[in-house]
Amino acid sequence: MAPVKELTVGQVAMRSGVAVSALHFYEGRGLIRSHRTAGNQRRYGRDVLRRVAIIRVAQEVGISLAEIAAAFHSLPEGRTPTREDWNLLSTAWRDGLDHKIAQLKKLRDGLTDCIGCGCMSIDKCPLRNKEDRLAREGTGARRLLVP
Amino acid sequence: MAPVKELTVGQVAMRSGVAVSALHFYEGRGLIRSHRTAGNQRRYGRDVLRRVAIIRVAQEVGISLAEIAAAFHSLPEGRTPTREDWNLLSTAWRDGLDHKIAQLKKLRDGLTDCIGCGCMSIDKCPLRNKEDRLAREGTGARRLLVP
DNA sequence: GCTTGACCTCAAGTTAGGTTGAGCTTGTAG
DNA sequence: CTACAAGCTCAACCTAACTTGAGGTCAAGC
Repeated sequence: MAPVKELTVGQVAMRSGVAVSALHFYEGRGLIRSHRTAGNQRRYGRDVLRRVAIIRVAQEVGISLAEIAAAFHSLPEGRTPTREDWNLLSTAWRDGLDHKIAQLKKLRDGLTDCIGCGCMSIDKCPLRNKEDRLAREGTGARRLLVP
Repeated sequence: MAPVKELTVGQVAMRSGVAVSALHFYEGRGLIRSHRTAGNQRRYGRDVLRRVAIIRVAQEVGISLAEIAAAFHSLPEGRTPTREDWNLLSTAWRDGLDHKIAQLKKLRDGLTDCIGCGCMSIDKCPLRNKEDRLAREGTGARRLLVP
């Protein structure tokens, strides 16, 4: 196989839609990796595009960089991730993602359901009850996904 | 009907599971409202519990306080929201929520799909392609929901 | 060989979303 | 009536996630 052409930071920025400074930042946080040319410039493998795409989509739905980094740690250090590698990450996230989806549906449908209770009978509201139950359990703020 | 009993800030904090300081903060941002007793203490109507519940669930899926506040602005100022009021908010959010759900599913299923491409044929990856298309359009960061 | 645009590092600034603490007031229970 | 938990305000601080700017290097075209 011909060696896959490497990308400069500017090319990655353009293709991924994130700023160069953000790519530097992600690298500092261990989310992406690069090696350097003789002249100390970053060069990226193609898999960085997938990583950045995942970072952006994940962030959009409220997953923190720390959580993304933790998930990415299941990926191999030295080589390009294989299907098994991504599969591991996928299953690691599956539950958390399903939970988020459920939350969104609850929000969407909860609002709809609230039309039925009209806030006159708030004790029946599924949203409120969920939170109130948490309160009774003495639970504070909660994070989704991996603890 | 008997007048619904009002809640102190501490009671709202306990029942909703958010800190008193956060409630003050939300009030400063116009997300919730209170009136004051003769002694300058906050008193909340019952609908504040629903608002806080919505705030928390919405935040968990990556919706900013500004966006929540914007949505809440469709709610009436002076009176307890009716079913029509919440309905308006619901329909205002519906598209954004559906989009978020789609994003999450794409992330979840995209990762699964990536098992098929194994990052060897990254040009076929639905995640990467989506971002790359954005890049070609010269698009920068994007926010969901109302602009 | 020099100019120009893309890179580099590192420090400081920014916005969101709160928390913490000081100093003072309220209200309820003994 | 007095103790003391709960409230109040306001300013300062905090983390996450970046951006901006200063000051200097690299490399491709003319």
